[in-house]
Amino acid sequence: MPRRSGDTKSGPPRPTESEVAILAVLWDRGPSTVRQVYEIMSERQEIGYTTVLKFMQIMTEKGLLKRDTSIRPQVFQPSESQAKVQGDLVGDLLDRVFGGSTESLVLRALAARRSRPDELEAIRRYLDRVDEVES
Amino acid sequence: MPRRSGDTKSGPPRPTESEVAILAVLWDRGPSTVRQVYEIMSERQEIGYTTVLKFMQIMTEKGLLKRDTSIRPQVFQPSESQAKVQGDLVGDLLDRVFGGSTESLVLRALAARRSRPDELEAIRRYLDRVDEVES
DNA sequence: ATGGAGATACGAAAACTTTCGTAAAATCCG
DNA sequence: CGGATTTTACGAAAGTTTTCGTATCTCCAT
Repeated sequence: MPRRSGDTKSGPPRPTESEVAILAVLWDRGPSTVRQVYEIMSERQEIGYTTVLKFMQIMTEKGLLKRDTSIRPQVFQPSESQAKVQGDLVGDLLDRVFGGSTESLVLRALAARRSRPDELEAIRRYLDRVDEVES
Repeated sequence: MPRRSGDTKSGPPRPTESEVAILAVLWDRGPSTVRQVYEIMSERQEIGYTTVLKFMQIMTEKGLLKRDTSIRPQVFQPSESQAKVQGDLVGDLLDRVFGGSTESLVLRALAARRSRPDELEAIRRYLDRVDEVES
């Protein structure tokens, strides 16, 4: 029985690394054709058009993307929200790499890059909101 | 040209998912023999002893682990610190999934799991320290 | 209508990861 | 010592992901 690690819950499977790269483009651009995704991706990495196409076809089969086949170059879009996918992936990292400790993950993230003061401020405000809700 | 994604900088490559699982055991237990790692891992998942052994051999080749061959069951340990590996992995996720925005990663992480008040407090204190350093 | 350009489907090779069987080497113990 | 047990090395199969060639289909410009 083949089994992925984060594969208990229902819904589409966790996207692979390449699949995430495609989702990132769609999150950025909104619904797009294969060619549009290809144009963006080929700026950053050498990749063939049919490779991108194949990925998007596989992702559609897996339920990661939806497509509108009624129009001519077909238009693809993510079937789950960016927030959902980001949450799944960060939750996965949390469990596998940080032993479930949100604190250590957040501290590492803050240490990994220098954040702007306004970002830090936004995080503070979020912490305050969490406190209110929990109290 | 075969190429991993996070493969610009030097040092050992980014560990695969199974390799991370082994690192997690070593982080938890400290330097260990194959059998010790196997005992822990087989509690959580069905896996063969030689499978664990093979992983640890591959990881040693890749530079992810060091081993002491002078003693009899050989003892393995991570060659890089937990903090380093965690930082690399969270930085990788940050770039690939959050467009480099630490803020959105942190907010998603906080939303993904309910944290205890003392964890939130620790994060606040960290934010304060960052502010001091930057001012 | 038709020929060519772009779009789509399909299959399979290549690359990478995971798994373990088998056998050789080392160690232990009676 | 000598057999049993554990450890280590090795190779390869199985599973998964990535890559692209080739063939077919669709559309539109002439």
